[in-house]
Amino acid sequence: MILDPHEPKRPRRALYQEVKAYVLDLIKRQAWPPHYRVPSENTLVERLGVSRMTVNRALRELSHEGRLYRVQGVGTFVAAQKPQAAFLTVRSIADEIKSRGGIHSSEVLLLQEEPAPEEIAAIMGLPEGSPIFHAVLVHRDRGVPIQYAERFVNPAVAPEFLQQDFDRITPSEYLLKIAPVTEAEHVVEAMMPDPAVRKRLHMPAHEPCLVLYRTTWVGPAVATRNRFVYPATRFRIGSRFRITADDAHLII
Amino acid sequence: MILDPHEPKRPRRALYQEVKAYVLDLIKRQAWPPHYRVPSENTLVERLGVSRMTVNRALRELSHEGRLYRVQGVGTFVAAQKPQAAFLTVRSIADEIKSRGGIHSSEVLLLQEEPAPEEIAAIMGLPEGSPIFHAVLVHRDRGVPIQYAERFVNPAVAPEFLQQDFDRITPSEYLLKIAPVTEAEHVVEAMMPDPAVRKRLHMPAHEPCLVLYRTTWVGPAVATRNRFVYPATRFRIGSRFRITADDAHLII
DNA sequence: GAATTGCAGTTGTATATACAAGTATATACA
DNA sequence: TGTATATACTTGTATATACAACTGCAATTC
Repeated sequence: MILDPHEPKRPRRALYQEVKAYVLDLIKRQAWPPHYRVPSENTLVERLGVSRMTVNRALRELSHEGRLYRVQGVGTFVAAQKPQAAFLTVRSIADEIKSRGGIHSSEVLLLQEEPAPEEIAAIMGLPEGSPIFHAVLVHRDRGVPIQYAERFVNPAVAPEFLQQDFDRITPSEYLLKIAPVTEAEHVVEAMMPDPAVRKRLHMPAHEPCLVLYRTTWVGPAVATRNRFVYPATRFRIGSRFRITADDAHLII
Repeated sequence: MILDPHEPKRPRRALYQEVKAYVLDLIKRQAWPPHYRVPSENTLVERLGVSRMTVNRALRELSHEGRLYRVQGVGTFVAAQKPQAAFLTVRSIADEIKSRGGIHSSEVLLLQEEPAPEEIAAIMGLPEGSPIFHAVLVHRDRGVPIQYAERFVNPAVAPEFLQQDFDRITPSEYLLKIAPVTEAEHVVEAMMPDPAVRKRLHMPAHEPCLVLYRTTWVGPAVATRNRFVYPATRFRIGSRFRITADDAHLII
């Protein structure tokens, strides 16, 4: 049979998964475009050498997942392209700057392992003073400072954090890539910056800044605790998202 | 068998659907609380008089739907109550204040129909000067001003807006109730308040405030354009939400 | 006491078989 | 021509059977 006959008795991937992958691959490669009529279950049985129930399960699940639609008595068809990301989109500051037509650069002001300060340890549920990664960066657009980012990272989640080259990839981008964040909390406030930050952001006196606190979770564990400071006159924090019937929504 | 033996050959509801309903009912009635160990497939086979594959399909689908979780070799369990709204939750400022233990009151500073200012008309896609509802309120917690809210409402979406009693229900709550918002955009910035707002919010000089702009859509039409001003030292804007595999997410 | 093994019970997957039910087309018939 | 019927093919569901894989615990062994 086509789906590799020499697998162990319980294949690493179940047969119905193989069938799903087979179908998804053809969809992705556009060999089967939207509304294309997928071969019937019996055809796939012959072609792939598995039983009809296995094909049925694969197609049924793909139908539940919105990749196919099925009409009893007629056939199975490739579903139209599903809307891209349903809700908000993660954008790194670098992407954001680029999309606004800017030129992004960043400077690493600090990158080290250190004992967790009391507040951070409490948030992360770690013993006070246990090692934690601490990074501070300034992001610029054409050399003009746009964001001051201070970040504490739980080493359990990103053990190789310190070895990264943050001139090539921002910490946000790296963490997004390696850690499947499952939850996030944001708090925004306005304040007058402390002198150190004010200097880094090249801000005049008496001008307010925006502070965005972000905590992320990977499963039950707190992965990062961040503090982003923006000069108010140069940057706004925006988001736009769709609202569906089931999922309620938004902010204050 | 328990699931009604006298059905026609192809029951209106498939047998596996009946099994799903049977399980869901017990979960809903709390007879099977969260983490309760559901009877094994074989037990349900005896109890319900259907084949194991049918029970298996029912439990498998419920597991996909997040109502159960299954551990191979161990058993099937009732999933913990799923967090209420999957993403952000709409909270009116009133609810927010109450949930923080405060006492909410509000004062209507302005409530009238007026010609749309140029900026608002452009945003809403209306001719300049066409009639629009304009409301300004101050929300207080124990008499202390917390939010200054200025709101423009598209009359096509909420024609009876002016007739509402905004001492009983806030404009946000009213609009949430009558208009099925499908999309929302938020922009946050920090700024020094203008004198009129500063006075209303009882803010000292040289203290920054948070400004949240919110635009909502009902289908293709812009429903409202709002500007909320918060005294920075008294209020933070927060949100927390979950992130799933398919749906990408969030903010900057 | 510690480590290993075996076993019972559970879920996970795969197959063959059967029939029900929906749809489209061809055919027969008036 | 128009209508009814047959039919072939499709998906949908249900069952019995079999074995794989995982877990927890008891029994055994060292």
